[in-house]
Amino acid sequence: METTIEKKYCYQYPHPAVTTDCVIFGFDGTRLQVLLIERGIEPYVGRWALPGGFVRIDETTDACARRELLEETGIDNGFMAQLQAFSDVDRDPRERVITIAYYALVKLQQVRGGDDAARAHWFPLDDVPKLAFDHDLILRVAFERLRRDIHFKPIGFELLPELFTMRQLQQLYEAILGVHFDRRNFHKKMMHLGLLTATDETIRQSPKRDAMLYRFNRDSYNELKQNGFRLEF
Amino acid sequence: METTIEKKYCYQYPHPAVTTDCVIFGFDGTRLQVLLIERGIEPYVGRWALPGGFVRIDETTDACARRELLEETGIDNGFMAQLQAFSDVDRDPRERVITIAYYALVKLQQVRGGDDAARAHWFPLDDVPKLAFDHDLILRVAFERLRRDIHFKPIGFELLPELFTMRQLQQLYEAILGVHFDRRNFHKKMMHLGLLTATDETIRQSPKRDAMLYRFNRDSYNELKQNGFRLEF
DNA sequence: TCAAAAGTGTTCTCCCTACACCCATGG
DNA sequence: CCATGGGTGTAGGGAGAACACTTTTGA
Repeated sequence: METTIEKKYCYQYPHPAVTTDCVIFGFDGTRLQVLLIERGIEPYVGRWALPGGFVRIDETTDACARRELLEETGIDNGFMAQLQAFSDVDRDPRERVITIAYYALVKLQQVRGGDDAARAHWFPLDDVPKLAFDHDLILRVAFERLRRDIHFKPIGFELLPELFTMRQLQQLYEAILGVHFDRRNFHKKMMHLGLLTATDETIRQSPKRDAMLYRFNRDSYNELKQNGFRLEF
Repeated sequence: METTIEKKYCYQYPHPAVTTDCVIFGFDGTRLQVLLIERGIEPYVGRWALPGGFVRIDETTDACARRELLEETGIDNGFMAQLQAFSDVDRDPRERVITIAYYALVKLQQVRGGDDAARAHWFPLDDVPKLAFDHDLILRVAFERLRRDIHFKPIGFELLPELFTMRQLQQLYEAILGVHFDRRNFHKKMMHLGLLTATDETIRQSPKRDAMLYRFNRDSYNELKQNGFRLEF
């Protein structure tokens, strides 16, 4: 039983295995974080890796990636987009495995521990250990993609709570783009886009003056999407 | 022999088949064109489809797509980029097939008839028949991707001959972006980027005045890539 | 009363846009 | 000599970047 594995799915030509791997980003208010899983089985046992798994024969890769996001974070309908396929012949020592990589953006406040929460851990993006397989490469591609996408879609809001301050938003953009903005110009530009609605609520982040709370306005976003807006930085 | 197909590649779990499909764009001076193949076998026999085929067990999807580009056009090292995976469960009636789609840009002058040139045909992008499988969707995604990429990379030059006129370049951009530019502003913007080198050669396109020929300057492109340039339109 | 965070306004510059003029050529 | 295509220059407007002042609050 242990040594004989039944191989009952047969094909005329060799077929690769197909997995999805998911780069899950969060934002703690200062730094971008990524969710990693400590591997419990060979290969790369004990090493950190992206959450992922084999695509079932009757599910799309999108569904597979969403299933993994749900398992690891308890989040059901968050932002998720396909990155690309990674297909190096030797990327998995067990057999030929092609992976379809995704990236997801989650609000850390909504995240609940998943099935194997003990093995899951958030790492700051600039302090990630060496990963299993080719997951270093996948993570790098995901981050570059996020940096590009943020110019076209207001996906930054997927990483913030419902209500947020202008400073939080700015720190998020600075963390993603790796630059520093003038506080006043950033405020002007954001408000000029018309994507934000100021609420009458405030919050005390520092022991100093209270900060206004803003809300993302999905309606005006849908308008903007028609015209195809671009965010210059 | 005919009815019994030997299925000798067996796995513990079901594996999908993996293919690549390639959207090959060309430019005839006026309109964008795409290369399609008339299918010779079921399913969708007689219908037009994107060039594509099964990924061999020992080649990457990139290599597979390049192999197909070479087979169909005789072009060895042209521009090619991965689009994304398409994985709908029923997208192929034979078995579960996941395809990794690519898009390529070729200079029509360099294209030679491929292995099955009789079945290959260039179609103007705005006059493409209904395609086999989900290839309509793949084609649409490829075109949207091309339209986006052209803002960041000077990939337009991959579609033009070595020497080209400013008018040709403008018509290419107009065809891709579906807009009209002012002739003089387009000229200024392009020259301002520093990507073009004016040669001392001219060409007579119309029976009127000769037009200067330009060349794409790869050196200054490499410089620009560092700073991350953006092409506004 | 002072330091630090937060809200808001002004100026300057550059780039994009709209538009006009001149040159060359063939019918 | 005129119609057409091609090369280049100029004025105006709008958006981003640089930058300063005021308000609030706790120590």
